Amino acid sequence: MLGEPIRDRKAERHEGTKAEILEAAWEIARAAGLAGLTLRDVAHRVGMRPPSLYSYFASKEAVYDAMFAQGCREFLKEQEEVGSTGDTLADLKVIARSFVGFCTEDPTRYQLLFQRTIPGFEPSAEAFAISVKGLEELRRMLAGIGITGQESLDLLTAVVTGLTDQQISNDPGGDRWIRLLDEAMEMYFAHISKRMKAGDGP
Amino acid sequence: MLGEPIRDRKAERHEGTKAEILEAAWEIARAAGLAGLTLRDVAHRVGMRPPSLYSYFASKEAVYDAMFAQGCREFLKEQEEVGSTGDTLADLKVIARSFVGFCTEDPTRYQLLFQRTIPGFEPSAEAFAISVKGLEELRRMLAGIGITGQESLDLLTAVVTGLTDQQISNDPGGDRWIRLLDEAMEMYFAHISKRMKAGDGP
DNA sequence: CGGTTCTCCTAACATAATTAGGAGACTCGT
DNA sequence: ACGAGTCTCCTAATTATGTTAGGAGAACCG
Repeated sequence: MLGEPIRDRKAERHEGTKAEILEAAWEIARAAGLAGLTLRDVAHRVGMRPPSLYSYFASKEAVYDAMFAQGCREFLKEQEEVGSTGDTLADLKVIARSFVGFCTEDPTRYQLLFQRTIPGFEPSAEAFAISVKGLEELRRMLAGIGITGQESLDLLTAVVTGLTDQQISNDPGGDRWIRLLDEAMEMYFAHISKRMKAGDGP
Repeated sequence: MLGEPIRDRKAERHEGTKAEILEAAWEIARAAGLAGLTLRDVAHRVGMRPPSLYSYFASKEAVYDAMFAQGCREFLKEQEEVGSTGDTLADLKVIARSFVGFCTEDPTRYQLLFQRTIPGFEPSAEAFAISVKGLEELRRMLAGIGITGQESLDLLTAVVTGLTDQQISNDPGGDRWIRLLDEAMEMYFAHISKRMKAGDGP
């Protein structure tokens, strides 16, 4: 007589516990390294025994996959918050700084999203789609400031991820490489400007 | 009455078996991924049971360490084979191409030497020393063609490893990024040339 | 030939992922 | 309030892997 319930309390609780497990997994991965994550530790942190986690995630890989998807969503959100001034070089610096900032603020997340180092982990099609969406947004933004063409984009990708990678690998928490970011963007901008001019020539 | 034997056949055989195990480990790592290496598989390939490997290596980490040291020696050798013409830009391209070639010809070795992705692996002091020697040689070569200064070297490192990383991660076996190497070196060279000129000014 | 060393083995243990199956708590319609 | 169904979490057991302990047999050496 009361009709359909508005909320599914059971499902809500289930999702809540899932989120709790995911958060615990992040904490442990940040402390023990992405590959050092164990279900035993995750279970202990949320007050369960390891097999109980299987009610929430089908496997350890599914936990990685959920972390991957969550990281991708955060990346997408970060991209959407970057504005644009119309000055190509200035915008380029802002975009690059946003990317590097996102990566260095959580190296574990960076490792999961952009380095493929977990033994057999391949993101599920669903999670991968979110990832592609984030990169597409980035590409769109760069196109918006005049940076198009596969080669130009590839070169930019290499420079920015190169700086990021060196920073995280060899000076975590420091700024030895990221302080070169503006300079690197000036170098890159000068280069593609020259190339576009040459392309316009006879 | 016969004096000291010239050769220690036992030690030679022991070293030979060690080398054989190491080679088997490389093959398995290349096929199953660096993290997918198991002593079980290594033992099986050399016709032993897993515990027998412990007569040759103290642990799985020791196997990784020996692989690391071997890779570093190969790197050092590669560095020593690079010549110099006196033309800074041309030499820069040769050095960079040599480095990227070394990395892409064996991505597993690259992962072990330049990306730190094995759970708890830290190279031993002895292996690390070989690694430092190789990087020192590289630095010396770059100094020889006029590239000095921490920031210039760091920027170059970022650009070259960035291209290498993208190549290996996103287009293994292809040339999507490494074909941009000469262009990237021109970009970098133009940049540091300009900077040095500016530094000379008022 | 006898003792030493070397090589490899089996047995056993710890940790970790995973599966099977069950006990108790919660939910919902009646 | 009660009973069926579901949900949550548990214990027990299996498998894979790294590792240690200890021993049997072959190789070597005087």
